[in-house]
Amino acid sequence: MPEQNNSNLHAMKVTCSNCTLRELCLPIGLNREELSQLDAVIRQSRRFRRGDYLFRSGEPFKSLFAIRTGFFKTCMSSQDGREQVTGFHMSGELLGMDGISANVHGCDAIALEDSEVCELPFSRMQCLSREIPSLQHHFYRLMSREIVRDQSIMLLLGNMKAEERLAAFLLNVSQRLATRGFAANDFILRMSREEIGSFLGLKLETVSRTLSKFQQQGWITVDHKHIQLVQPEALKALISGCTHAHQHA
Amino acid sequence: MPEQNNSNLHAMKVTCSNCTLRELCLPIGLNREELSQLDAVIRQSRRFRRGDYLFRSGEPFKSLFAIRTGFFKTCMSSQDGREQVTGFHMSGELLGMDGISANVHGCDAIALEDSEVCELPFSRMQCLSREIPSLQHHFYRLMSREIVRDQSIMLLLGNMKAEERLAAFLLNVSQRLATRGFAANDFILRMSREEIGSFLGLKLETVSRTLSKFQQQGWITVDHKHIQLVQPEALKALISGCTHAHQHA
DNA sequence: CGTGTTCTTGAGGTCGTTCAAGTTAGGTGG
DNA sequence: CCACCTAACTTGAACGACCTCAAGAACACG
Repeated sequence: MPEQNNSNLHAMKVTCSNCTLRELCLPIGLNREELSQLDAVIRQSRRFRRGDYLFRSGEPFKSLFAIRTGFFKTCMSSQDGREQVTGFHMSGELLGMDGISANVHGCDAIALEDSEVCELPFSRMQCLSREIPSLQHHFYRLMSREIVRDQSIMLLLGNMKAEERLAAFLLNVSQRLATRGFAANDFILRMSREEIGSFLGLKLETVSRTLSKFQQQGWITVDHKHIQLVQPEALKALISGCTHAHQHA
Repeated sequence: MPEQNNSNLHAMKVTCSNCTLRELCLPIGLNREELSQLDAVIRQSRRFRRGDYLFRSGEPFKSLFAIRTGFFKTCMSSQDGREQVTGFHMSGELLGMDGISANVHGCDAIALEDSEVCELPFSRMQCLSREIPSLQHHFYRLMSREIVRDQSIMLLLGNMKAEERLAAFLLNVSQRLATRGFAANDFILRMSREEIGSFLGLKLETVSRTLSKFQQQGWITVDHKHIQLVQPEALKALISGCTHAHQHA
């Protein structure tokens, strides 16, 4: 089994200035000069295979990572060893922001499919963001967005029932895929039932049962990891109109 | 009922340079010059009575707020109106960071006791942080810390049982009070059972029952809002040694 | 001293978990 | 190609943790 040498792939010229994810990942309105400054700081994309660690909890924090292509999960584990998936991450998203506070990564980031990632050395980005105000603001916004995201997950974990959690999850995936130009109502889940459960604070059996229930209702079709949203409105109603659903169920 | 005019209090000169919370709230190692720049930007402290809103979800975001004295809760509500307490906040902590992403406050912040707050106009802080690198880094660190905090709450909500949640909560409060020079094992809770429950994803009855259980075990004493941690180690064991506790319970 | 709010405690019900068995998909080697 | 194997998933049944509903107690406030 010879080791593959994809030197032609690694030589591929990847820069921010020609990156298709610019709108997702960078502030709008950077000029040529500023873009080339960025290109100088950002390390060309690295490839990861399914199962590879992008970083591990406890490793020294040096860089943020922007996902160019692929799919990641982040996991935290508590003192006593219990693990929890804290997020699923798609192209254009930034990983590692939790490492800034203690200069140590606070979670594991693991590729759920073959992926490509740009490395943003944090201290150099910090310097650059002093020169480019819109970049500084963009970073604050990204971190703030992460806070908002985490808090809405807290709301989900604290208040919602299993069906509502799953509905919210499916709609969230759907919406993020749509943002990236993929089909909103027909997609392949990249993660296992167990990982979904861990993320949603449920057991894998409950995830499975609930997906089956949705299918029986005719709201979705489930074929292993292939999901189709047949009646996304029904899922939305589950979340926003819980009081209703609760009454007549 | 005449309106009190505490002009002497309001006239009190409150500046970062003479603030006792400097270590909690500001980066270390600022020089005189930099401190006076800060003082120029930060609005003198404002007072809030128990129940007052510091800001409301949906209001335009303009400033971050640093708690000088007092105690706040932050609440989010979902589309359908369900509320959840997303955090309790003590002196030296910064509120409003979730508003940066969308320029709109994403939660309510409500005083749980009479409090005093400094206002940090965000855009001016942004400018200042460009001139003072350690300030910029400090803000990144604070936001990162908030992300870490939120994720550990996600872990709590996703994985832990009622007893473990409550134990973690009590130890967290205790530790933060200790940081501020208060007694770690003898304190008054500022929030109701319902608010604790909302924060921990439990009903108020469960909070009450679990506190009683802890008291029966001799781990704590509960007298309404007055809590004493008699055996904090027992609570710690509950969290870190759950596998153990689980086996012999 | 009465009123309303917060808290405690009990009893019964529900949702999600646990445990267990069975199914399917994908990979490996004969 | 098929038999085999493992991992991931599905489904059922019983249990348990937490919730719901309800009543009573303790306290705060006027």
